[in-house]
Amino acid sequence: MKASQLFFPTLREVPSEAEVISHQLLLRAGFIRKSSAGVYSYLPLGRKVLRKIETIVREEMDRAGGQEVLMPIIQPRELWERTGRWTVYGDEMFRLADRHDRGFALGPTHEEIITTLVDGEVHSYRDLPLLLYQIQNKYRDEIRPRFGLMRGREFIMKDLYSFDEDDNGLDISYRKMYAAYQAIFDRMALRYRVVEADSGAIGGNESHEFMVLADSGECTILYCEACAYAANVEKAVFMEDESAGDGVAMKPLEKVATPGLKTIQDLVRELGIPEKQQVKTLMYYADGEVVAVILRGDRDLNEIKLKNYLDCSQLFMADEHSVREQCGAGFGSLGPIGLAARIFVDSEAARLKNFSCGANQDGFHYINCNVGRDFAPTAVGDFKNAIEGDPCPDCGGLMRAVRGIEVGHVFKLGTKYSDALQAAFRNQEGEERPFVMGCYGIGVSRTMAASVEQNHDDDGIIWPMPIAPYQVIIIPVNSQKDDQMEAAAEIYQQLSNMGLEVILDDRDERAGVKFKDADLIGIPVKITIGPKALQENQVEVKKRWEKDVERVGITRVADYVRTIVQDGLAQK
RNA sequence: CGGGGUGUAGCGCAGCUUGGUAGCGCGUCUGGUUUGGGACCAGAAAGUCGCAGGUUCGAAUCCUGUCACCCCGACCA
Repeated sequence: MKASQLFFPTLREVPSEAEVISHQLLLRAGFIRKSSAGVYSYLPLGRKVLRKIETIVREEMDRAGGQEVLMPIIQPRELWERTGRWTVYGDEMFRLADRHDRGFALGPTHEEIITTLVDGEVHSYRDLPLLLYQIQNKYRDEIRPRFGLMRGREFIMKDLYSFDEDDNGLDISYRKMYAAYQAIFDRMALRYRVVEADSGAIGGNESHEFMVLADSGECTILYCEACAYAANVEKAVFMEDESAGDGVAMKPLEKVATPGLKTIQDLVRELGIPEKQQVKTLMYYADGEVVAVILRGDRDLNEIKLKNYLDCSQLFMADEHSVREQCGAGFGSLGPIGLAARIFVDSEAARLKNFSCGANQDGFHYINCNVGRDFAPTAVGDFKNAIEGDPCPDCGGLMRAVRGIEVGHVFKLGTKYSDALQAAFRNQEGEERPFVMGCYGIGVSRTMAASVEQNHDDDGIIWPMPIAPYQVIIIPVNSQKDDQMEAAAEIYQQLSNMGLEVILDDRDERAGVKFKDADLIGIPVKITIGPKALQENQVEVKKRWEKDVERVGITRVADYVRTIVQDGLAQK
């Protein structure tokens, strides 16, 4: 491709709307342009990268036994009502009506469609397992689209669905997909980590996320330094000290005046009570009911864990006004004693002896409070976030926290959708059984952004060879010198004949402009053709990820560059 | 949705407090000189100042409404 013909509008300055590096660079390098919030056009270079990612995904899905299909984006309301998700999915679903006022959704995911499709055509265990996938736009009306391609409202996703006879079959399909995902992200040279995950709105039990490690990631991951444990903070647990508080004598409950003291830190400072000897009381609305959650003073609530425990669909913090109505005191003076609401106590807080808490009266706290003696919890469970430094639940080793971008997610769905949609087959005994399903997603467009987050420097993007839009760029330093242009054209022809993807920067620009653009768009190998080296029948070869420039004889440069490209494609 | 912020030429911004002929840098176009890390000189084009009302002799500037976009929180590939 000649650069003079290639549509890649680069920007010298950073568009003010872009905050994270991948967004800035993809805009500046001319890979994407925004249409509206969270909705983008992909320009030629961006499209090429997407295709490369899609190709790797396809190859691995096919290798794992998947078959590609393409399902509708426009999906009928009726189907979503049968699984209850027309309401459950809420405002996040784009909805529309046709001229007859029939309801439709723009597909945010495809469980309903695929389950119905398979149910219609597959009736026997002999046809299982069946693994179907597609690569297609998904639509989610995110509350807040942000970070360019990282959280869009329209994005490209690969979604595969597995249909098996039983749990055993699902385990096999799940393991296949898990391995295929590792192969995919390995091939794209991403630094990632697989973590245990909460399954969220999609449903099901076992679930893992594939997290690309990057500071700009929206997820927090906890992993053990000593063993293989790693989990999304939403799901992460730690080894608690089961014997904490054992043998400590309970002291008499005492109410103390604490005028103006509202926070945990206030009590630490003014009364010298350590954080870990206090509890915090949080009031939440769970599907309309007010509930109280008790945590140790140094812990934060994990809303996902609470939501799962309560099995509710809506969970949000109560406002101060209704808290006051319920408890007789405002934030900062709440406590479990005398509360009418159901009280859920975190396991760690439940083991505390003689802790302090609010007295449900402004300006007063209790000290020497004890669970059981002073109030009866509705239930004790794990409702807290694990944090860096907590002991690993598997081995007790130290856990670390890092940020990650979720690029893949695998779920065991079980029979959630096949039950709801009555999708079933006949087993060997002639009995009707619901399909046992799994679903497996990869954010294709997000993966492109994640790769940039991990692979860039001050000058621009550094594409890994397997997903680079072009592998080589040839820069004649002076486009008006015939000898340079002829040498460039010759090398271009040789490399193209070898099947490499090459840009020839034939533009009548100064060398500096060409170098800057080449670095910005991140082409892995750069061949510079300048007067000095050319006199000695040499050209310069530079790898985007290295500092040094090599001189190579003009007759062997094509073979030399081919080796670099092949090495880049081969390495994991 | 709550909180914060921004809308002025393709991009980045100034002007707004204190109303009076719309500016700067980059980019674009023309001509010339240049040609190894975003060149120089000369000239040119390009903006209903997000939109709609209002106040005023006069509004980018003041007031009201509205839309869009960005950032921080709850969601997820």
